Amino acid sequence: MNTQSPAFAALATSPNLAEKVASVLREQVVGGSYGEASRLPTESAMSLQFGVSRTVVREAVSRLKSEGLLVSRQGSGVFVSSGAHMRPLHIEAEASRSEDSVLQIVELRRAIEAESAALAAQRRDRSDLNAMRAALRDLDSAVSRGEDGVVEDVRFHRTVAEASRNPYIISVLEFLGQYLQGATRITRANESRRTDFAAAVKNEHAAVLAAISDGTPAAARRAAARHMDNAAKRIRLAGKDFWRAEGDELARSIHPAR
Amino acid sequence: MNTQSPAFAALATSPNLAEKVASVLREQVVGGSYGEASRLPTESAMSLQFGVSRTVVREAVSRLKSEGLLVSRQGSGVFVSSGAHMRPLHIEAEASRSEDSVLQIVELRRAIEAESAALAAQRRDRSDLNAMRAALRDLDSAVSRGEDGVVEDVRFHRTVAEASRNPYIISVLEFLGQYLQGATRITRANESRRTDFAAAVKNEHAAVLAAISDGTPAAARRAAARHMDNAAKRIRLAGKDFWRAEGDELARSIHPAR
DNA sequence: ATCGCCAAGTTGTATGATGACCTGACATCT
DNA sequence: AGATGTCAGGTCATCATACAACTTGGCGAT
Repeated sequence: MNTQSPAFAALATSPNLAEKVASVLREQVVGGSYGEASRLPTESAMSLQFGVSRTVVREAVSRLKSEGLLVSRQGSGVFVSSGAHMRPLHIEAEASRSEDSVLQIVELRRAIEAESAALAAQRRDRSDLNAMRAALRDLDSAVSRGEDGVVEDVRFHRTVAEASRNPYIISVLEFLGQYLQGATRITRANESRRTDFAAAVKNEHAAVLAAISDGTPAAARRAAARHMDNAAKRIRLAGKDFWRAEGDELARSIHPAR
Repeated sequence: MNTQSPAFAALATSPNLAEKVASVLREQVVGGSYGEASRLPTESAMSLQFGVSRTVVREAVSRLKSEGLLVSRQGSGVFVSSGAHMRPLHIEAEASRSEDSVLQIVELRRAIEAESAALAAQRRDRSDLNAMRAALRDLDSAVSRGEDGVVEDVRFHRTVAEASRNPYIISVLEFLGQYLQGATRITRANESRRTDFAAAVKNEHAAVLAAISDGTPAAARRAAARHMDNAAKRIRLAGKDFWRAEGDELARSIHPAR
């Protein structure tokens, strides 16, 4: 089902030449066959060397360019990028499908959310606080309208991350959030039935905001960590009858009318 | 929702056509203009729509395929991948070139290292502790041999991460490590001249190991956080006369014999 | 009704051509 | 001699066309 691991697909039985060539080039580049910032053979040369058309070579090079491994300068040639050894972080989409994986991701997220909140308590300004308060207000009214409030919840956490003034924290939290959307939706849906859960979440959010507003990093860190701990508990509780039927659920949500 | 105007903006400014078309398609795909698992227009149709040749469209689609957003089936069409909304995390290589960026990454790493150490204190077994002790012992002897001990240093931190039993923490720390290699090399090189620094690092490592060995998560978290804080200070000190000449320095340190 | 097969449509690959741009060599000027 | 201008060749960027490989749906024979 999972056809999106480029490296694997190529080595085994890839249906297309471009990916094969891209793999070989990737190996050579990260393996250091060409040296940093050195020039690769011309497209025509590689076309001959690999026994494929220039079209295929160009597609392969194009992929490696978008991965940041290569840069091409018109009229000059194709060069190994200065940051060629930097590999992107990739977490399989399957991770969001199993409760264990989700809980492990929450564990990681807890660390970063806590730090983020602590930094936010030191660095926030008035507009940050306004944005956080607005997010929580919108979350409240969304809940009272009977919606799950996932969007507003995410927005609150994002405003906190932005107040940390650390772009890498923002990026990583956003990245991890991708894999928690399912879990967030589930727990928030659960909260619409369990009013005690909803109240707990509201209190936890308020505690985080209060600590950030007060400018007390240690309290903010504790509040955020507790929020994540409780989120993990809620996932465990909500998940009891979710992770089993998740396959069907997901299939229906993808192909609603078939 | 409004994928049109930002799409055009991207089309206007980017350097090459393939990347422009790729950004527009990316926006549309992640923005949900096509719906999950639905088919895109044919390459010829997009070629007309964008006013570029089919070659360019193919290069753009090829990039998005390698990013996992699209899958193409010969004879059938190009489809939105099932995990299309999962975007990889990518930090520009430039990040490892500026002191500010490195310090921000250290800030993020501090949060994760602290959590990692705390979890390790709860979950480590005998072989984990042996690996950590071996790494520190090797680090010692490397230092006494006059080497910088970067490899051993990294190995120690990796053994701690592995003892956390959380694969995502391991991955993310490894990922962030890529951007800190330069800084690590510099600070460790500095320590070969500043014996007080070397002693401090040794003490900090020992404190982390002791807390993990004792099974005291709170102490482990504090020790790891302090280690990272001090690492940031050492980077700032070592960096005073480094980040300026960094271009040459880095080039030499990567290719010592050229 | 089932099976086989074909035709249209689509992606994959190849090829040739043209434009834009860079690089190095050479000629020219100061 | 050194700086500057010019040119030719090489290289990537893009385009257009053609054909091969494959999928899909429908049509007809059984």
